[in-house]
This record gives sequence, C-alpha cells and structure tokens, in this order.
Amino acid sequence: MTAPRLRTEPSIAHLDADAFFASVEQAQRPSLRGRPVLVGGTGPRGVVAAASYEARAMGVRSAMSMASARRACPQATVVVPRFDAYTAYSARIMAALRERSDAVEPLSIDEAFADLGAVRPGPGGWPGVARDLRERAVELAGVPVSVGMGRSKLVAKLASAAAKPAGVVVVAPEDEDAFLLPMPVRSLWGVGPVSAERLEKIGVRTVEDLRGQPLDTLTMVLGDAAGSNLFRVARGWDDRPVAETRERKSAGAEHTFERDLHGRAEVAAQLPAVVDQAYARLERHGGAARTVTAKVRFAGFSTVTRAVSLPSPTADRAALHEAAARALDLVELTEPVRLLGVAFSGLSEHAQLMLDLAGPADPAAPGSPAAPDLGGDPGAGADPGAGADPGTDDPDALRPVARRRRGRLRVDDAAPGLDVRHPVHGRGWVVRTRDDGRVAVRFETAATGPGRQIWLDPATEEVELVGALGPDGAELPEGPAEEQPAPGRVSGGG
DNA sequence: TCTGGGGTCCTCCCCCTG
DNA sequence: TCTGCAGGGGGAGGACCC
Repeated sequence: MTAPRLRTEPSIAHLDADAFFASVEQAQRPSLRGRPVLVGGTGPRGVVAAASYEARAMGVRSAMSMASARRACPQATVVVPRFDAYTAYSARIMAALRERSDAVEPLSIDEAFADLGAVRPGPGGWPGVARDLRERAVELAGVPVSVGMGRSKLVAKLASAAAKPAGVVVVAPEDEDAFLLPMPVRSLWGVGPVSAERLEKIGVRTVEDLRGQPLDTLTMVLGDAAGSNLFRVARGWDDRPVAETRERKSAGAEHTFERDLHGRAEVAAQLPAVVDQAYARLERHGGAARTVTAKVRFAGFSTVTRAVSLPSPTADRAALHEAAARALDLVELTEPVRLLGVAFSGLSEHAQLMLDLAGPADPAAPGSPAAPDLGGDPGAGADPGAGADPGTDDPDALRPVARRRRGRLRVDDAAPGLDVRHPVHGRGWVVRTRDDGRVAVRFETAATGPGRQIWLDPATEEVELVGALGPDGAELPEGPAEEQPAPGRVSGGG
C-alpha cells in the first residue's frame, strides 16, 4: 500500500454543531439557557438523543436510556425532539458553508465537510478562515458550532472534535503527527467498542500503537476492509474528495413498542403502519424497491431479519405491503417482540411498475395486506387508537407511530417540548404533563426572554398545537405526518 | 427502570451456475 | 451424466455512525 498524494494546505473544513438538538432548544426557549436539557424519547424505553453541556457535566451521554439520564441529572428538563425546527437550523449552518464553497458534503443534520481549496486565506491564515466560518455559522443559525480544518477529511473531523465546544482547531500538515499519534484509537471513525477491544488485545491503544502494526496483522484482527482502512488512517492517508451527494441505498422505518407484543396476530396487526411509514420515506425519495426486509427485535434484545426479494423493483404499495407480510411470516416468533421494522432496499431511481400478468393489484382483494384504509393518506394506519386492533386493553401502549396534527391540543398528544399557542397568553411550549390531563406551559420565545409557567387544562381551555419556529422566528410549515415527533422517536445530534 | 431510529458497510455463508 | 470447484449474488447478522 502506498501513500496517496495529499494536499499541502489544511483547506478541508468540518463544521459540527455542539449538542445540536439541545442547543436549538436553548436558543428558542430562554428559560433553558445555562440549564441541563435532555432531548429524546420520554416513554419508558426512550433514550437520550442529545444532552446539553450542563447535562453532560452530570455524566449524561447521548444514547443512554432516558431513565438513567434522569437519575444522573434529576434537575434536567426533558423534551421530545422537534425535527422540523432542527432541520431549519441545519439549513442555516449549511448555508454558511455554501457561501464559501460549492463542494459541501453534509454528513448528518448537524455536521458537514466543505472543500475550501479555492479560498485565499487573509492575514489570519487558515485559522482566520476557520474563525470566520464559525462566526458566520453562529450568526446565521444562532447555535454554537465548532470548526476543524486539515488537509484531509480524516484530520478535519478529528480537529472539529478537538475544537468542541464552540472553538476552532486547524491542523497544519507538519503538525499532523503530533495531533494524531497520541489519540486513542477509539476516537477514529470506524472504531467502535468491538474493534477497540480487539485492538486492545494486541496492545493497540493509540494511533501511534496502530502505526506500529503491519497491514496483515490489522486485517487479521479486524477484517480486510477495516484493517486496511486503519492502516491508512494511522498514517494520515486520506485523499477522499468532498462529495456533494451520496446515493441512497435503503429506506425504512422501525418502532419500539412501549410494551412487548405477544403472538403473531398482535405483531402482524402492527405491520401495516410500519410499512406505511417506511413507504412514505421511500416515496419521498421517488424510488422503487426490490427487496423488503422485516426486522424483529425480541424482548431479550436479540434481533432477526428476514428478506423477500421481488422479480423487479416496484413502487406499488400493495405489492410492498404483501412482501413485508411474507417476510414477517418467515420470522419465527419465539419470544415477545419489542421492536418491529421494515426496510426497503435494492432501490431504483425511477419507480418501475411491476408487471402484473393477473391484472392490476386490487387493494381490497380478500387476503390482501393492503386494506382500503391504507390506500390513501400515508400514515393513516398509524392513527393512534384507529385502524388495526392489536387486541389489547391498552391500545396506546402499542401505537407504532404517533401522529400529531396541528390544531386543538389533545391530551393524548401532549408531550414535553411541543409548541403550543393560547388565545390569551400567546406562544409557549409544554414543560410537563400530568396524569389528570393538565399540562404546564411556559410562555416564551427566543424574542421574549424567559417566560412564566402556567398550568392549563386542554379539555376546557383552548390550547392549540402549533408548528415550531425557525431561526428567523417565523412558524415553519407543516411537514409530512410521519415526520412529526413521536415519543421514543429520536435521532442523533450531539 | 437498561438498551431509539435512521442509515451504511462489511463479513460470513449458502445456493446457483458454468 | 456426474462430480468438484470457483465465482457471483443474495440473505443474515453485526459493527458502526449520528
């Protein structure tokens, strides 16, 4: 393996928002500033998607169970994620990068690479470029970000991690070894707990240790791909270009139920709603899929997947429902089920209608998995309490996808963090809910300063569920139903 | 009151085909 | 026609990332 030709200037930038979801909450809700905030699922099986730095100081990490996080930090405010708001802030952050480069590669909602090779640094040199970029992103989005720069994506990403919170780090080529070699291997992209443990067994803890290992040792320990990748990484060999787009390979949806499902009938009854959610995502990408995979996670946390492939990619809803049902049939349900998922893969860009020699699919045909109520509005099968009857005395515990529509706040839909409006008190957000149906609402926005909290009864008072505000203070338009935040439905952002 | 949800990529293994 | 082998494709599971 030979060294690639690398650029001579640290002109690749990696911009990463700090505790992104929590920072957006603090930006929009003045009473949360300087206080511990946890964003994540509030149900019994929720986990932390993002924790503010104040919460991190108490030992909270993202991906830990919300129950443990609350124990570690009882004074924290817990809110459900509001993806529409985060998406709007994300667009501002990306805009700061696009002002400086045509080559911007978003990695997730809160981080991106940019190739600044065309930028001519001023008197401040590359650190000045990084500081300008950081300041501009903060100015546009109003949330803290960190910027790392290096001559490769590898170094830029590690540099932004070193810059957190709210800083910049520029690693010049001549300083790369001093920067990389002392790092623990666990901080490298692609080294998780399992790989780290395997490396530890051969005495590798730092990048310097890693550099001392021959290629064949690394491929033996970690496999061909990971081994040769780490061999290059240990030497700073990374010449990957900043790529603006990446092809999507799959689309899916999964849901963890608040209580386990028992028996095939109960599991099968939940399938259409999950397929619908996955289908809505597939549809948004304008694609057709050839392979449908059903995923089941049992109470003991073991996971089984079964796939069914069609002769050709199809965008036909009924055919995909039917394939998902067949895939689920292949799963032996030996234990209670905590999670059900469906993924579409083998995507083709243009929806290709499946040739049906027997005539067009009839969604109402006997035995068809696509009952008439699934044929229209995506997510209709997900309406809590409607559609499939799971055969339980507590249907809410099984609802696969919460769908919150704007309008009069329903007690069932109230969750901490949601935006509401009251005819007298104005705009606020739900701080907490109580078993008797009353909700505590704090009336404040980014523009008002900290507001006061009032207990309200949505059954008797007009409390309206409204959309989130964007960074400019304007209410965001309503997105697709399946993108509404659901209890327990969380994502990254740290 | 352990352990979400969206993905990508890799490895292993089995089956089919030439 | 049968057998053995190699390679490709696809399914299953797992590691990893945010």
